[in-house]
Amino acid sequence: MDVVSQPAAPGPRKLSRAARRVQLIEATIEVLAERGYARATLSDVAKTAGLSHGLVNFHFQSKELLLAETLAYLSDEYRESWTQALADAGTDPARQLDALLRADFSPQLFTPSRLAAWVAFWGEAQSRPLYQEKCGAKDDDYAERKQAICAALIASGGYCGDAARISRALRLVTEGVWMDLVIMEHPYSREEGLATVHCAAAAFFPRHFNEHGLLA
Amino acid sequence: MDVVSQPAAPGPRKLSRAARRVQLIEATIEVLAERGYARATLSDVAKTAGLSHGLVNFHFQSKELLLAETLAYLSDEYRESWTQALADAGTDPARQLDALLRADFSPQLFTPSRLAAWVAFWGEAQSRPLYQEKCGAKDDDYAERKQAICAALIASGGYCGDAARISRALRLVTEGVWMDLVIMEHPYSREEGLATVHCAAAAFFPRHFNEHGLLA
Amino acid sequence: MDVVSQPAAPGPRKLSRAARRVQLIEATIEVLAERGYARATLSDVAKTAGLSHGLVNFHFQSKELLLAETLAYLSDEYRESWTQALADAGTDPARQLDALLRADFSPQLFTPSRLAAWVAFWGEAQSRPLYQEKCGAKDDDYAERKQAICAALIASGGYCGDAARISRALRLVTEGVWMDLVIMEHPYSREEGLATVHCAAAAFFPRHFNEHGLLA
Amino acid sequence: MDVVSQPAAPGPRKLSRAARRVQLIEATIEVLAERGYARATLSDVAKTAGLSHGLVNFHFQSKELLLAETLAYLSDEYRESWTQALADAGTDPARQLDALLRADFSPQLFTPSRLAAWVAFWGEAQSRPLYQEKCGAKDDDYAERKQAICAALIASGGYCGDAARISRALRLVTEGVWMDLVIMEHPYSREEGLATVHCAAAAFFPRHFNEHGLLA
DNA sequence: GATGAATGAGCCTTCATTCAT
DNA sequence: GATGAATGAAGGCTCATTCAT
Repeated sequence: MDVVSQPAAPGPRKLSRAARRVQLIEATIEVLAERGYARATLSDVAKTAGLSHGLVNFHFQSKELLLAETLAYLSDEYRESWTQALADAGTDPARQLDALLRADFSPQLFTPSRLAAWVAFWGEAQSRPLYQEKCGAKDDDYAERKQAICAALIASGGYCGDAARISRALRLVTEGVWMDLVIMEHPYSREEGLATVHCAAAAFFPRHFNEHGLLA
Repeated sequence: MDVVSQPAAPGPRKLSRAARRVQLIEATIEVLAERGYARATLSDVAKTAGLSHGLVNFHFQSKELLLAETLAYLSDEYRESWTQALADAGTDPARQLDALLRADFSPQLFTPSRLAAWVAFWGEAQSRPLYQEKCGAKDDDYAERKQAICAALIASGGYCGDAARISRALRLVTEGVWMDLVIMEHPYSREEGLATVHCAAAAFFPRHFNEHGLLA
Repeated sequence: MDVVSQPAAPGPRKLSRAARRVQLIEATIEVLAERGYARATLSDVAKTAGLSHGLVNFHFQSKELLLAETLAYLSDEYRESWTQALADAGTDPARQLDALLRADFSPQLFTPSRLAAWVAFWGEAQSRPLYQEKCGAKDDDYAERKQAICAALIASGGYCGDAARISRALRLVTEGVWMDLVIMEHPYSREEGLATVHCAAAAFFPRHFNEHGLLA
Repeated sequence: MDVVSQPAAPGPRKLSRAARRVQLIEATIEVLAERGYARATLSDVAKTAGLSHGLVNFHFQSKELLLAETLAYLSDEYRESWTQALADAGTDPARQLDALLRADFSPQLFTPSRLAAWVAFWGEAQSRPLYQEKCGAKDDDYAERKQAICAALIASGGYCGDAARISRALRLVTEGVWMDLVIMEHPYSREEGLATVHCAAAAFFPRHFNEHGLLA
């Protein structure tokens, strides 16, 4: 993907079908970030990808489809990220929660373009059922998993509180940080964003987190 | 305003300049909610308002301006809401914070159309400096005021923690609830949303809040 | 007419029908000069006249009619000018010709706005039969009269040449000067324009004209 | 160009960029002649060219630009015409002047559509600085060159008179003939127009011209 | 596969005209 | 008479989509 993420480079004359699609999707993410959803055009995408105008409709049947697959791409990427983070986190609920929280700020996902693209899709999702599936609370699996981890932490850690609400609140803080960083004129840093999330985690689970992260 | 907010009713043949503008702005909010930012057209607005589409450009100079003024209208309305809520809340920081949190769920603001319109603007704000002013963390005054209240509560309540981060986290939970309710296929209720916010407040300020709200 | 030619002054509450019409026509001339035919709007006319938008269609039934009457107004004014000049010129053909030539540069007609309005109508006349009558060689009477005077001068002055062509050439030089002064970025002066016309007259009738005008 | 100047013929499915532009410009000239500047629309141009109206904005970015390039096209064509005529005329000033005068009536330039298009632009030039450059006395080079030739003829031919004024008068007679033929209801012929110009030339330079043209 | 010219639907905008006050 | 809000037709422009090369 490193290769295809260099948008202006025309790339080899013939690229595999899959690689071309990724190249166009990455370009779409850039365009969504730069121009917003409403003003993104296929010409922009083609220009950003360094490809011809007609090629977009060749690989994707329509603009609608290109955007849907771009969202699916982001969604898959996101799922892979937290799935992998969980897999690496062992069985301790606190570690698992920390892994989830940190995954949302991992360098691969947490790029200006990707954040902006997510926010662009959120803005449109309300009136497009097709997007809601992928956007709505990002995805149900994630929400369920996060809630289960919170429930385990509550049970094992001697906390009280509603796991669903706590889990939701933590998710919303993270999503809100993403949006802040995209929308604000003078945004705070990624680190401050992560600290804000940990600050919330520390409030819910003070014996396991402080604002710097997981306690040893 | 109740009268003019009935979109389909053409109303009297001639209305005062201000009333027509409000009528058109309310129609714009409806359209943004129904169709999203990218697909909202002036014809939609005119049809929703029960007026001719030429009138939109008569009262506002362009679509761009209509949208900008719609956002300003929402922004003013929001500011008035929390300003008034604070004014009614007395001097106790906990009461003030509760007033702010509840104001975000007040019946006047917390309507499906308004929430959806806000989310639509958030999605576009990233690429439109004009919108950022009004959207970015909704407005700086609000953020500062909320932070000051949190700081006062921390100081007077014997809490420790970073007022800026706590204040921000509470704001993001509220904004996130708004977005959830707009985007989700099967959203939770307004009450559950408010409970989620109070749940977060209770985590930060357990001696003053529980998930049902302010402690007596 | 001095009064009504102050466009921005709203004027008395009620003006005679005729005076209002003249006021609007004068405003139309201004607008044609400033914006050109293609971009002249009734709003411009109303604003320039300091009157309300709807009044224009009250006094004239349509834009088309307003423009037609504006051209008629200019045309009548022009005819009056040369008719009067001829009446004052006596019976000598050379004096009569000089009077005609000078009439085209008389202060009342030769104003930037009027020249520009004429040129604007010329540009449109080709595709509007309605205008051709008034525009085409300004008017046939004039052309015939001028030609007759040239013929008389040729006969009495011992010249040879085709009176129709000479007369036409003199008319075209004058019209051309008008257009030059309207179109050129750095136009020459009215005096230079008149001298050019006299220069042409001197070429055709060297014993009666030089470039300063009629010889004593 | 002969092929593309048949407006109604769609021609080959794909044409070179330059050829399509010329085709559209030729169509624009037709439309200006038929409908006048104020009523010329892009749809008219597209229909006349037998192409879709979207194509106009594809090759030219806007109507404004299409018109500007049409004027530039006419202007270049005109310049080429007189430049070539001069190049073929040798070094004799009288021959050169005759070449210039005749070039304005050459079959390629002197078509009803082209004359009408020129007059349409003249009418609008006053309020459009962009057009003035190309329209104002058609172009400065031409005016200077014509004046120099007149000056040479005066000096070598034993005439007296102001070269600038004589040159200008000759130019204005020609331009005026063009306008007469466009505007008049019952216009005279091309030959009569040329004779009028020669009549003027004969008046200024009687030993070199008569109304039939250059003396042997 | 790839290109870019060509198409046409849809939208924003302007503006002449109407009409209630 | 006078005003200015309201209407709706018409035109310029954008852009997703198609298709010949």
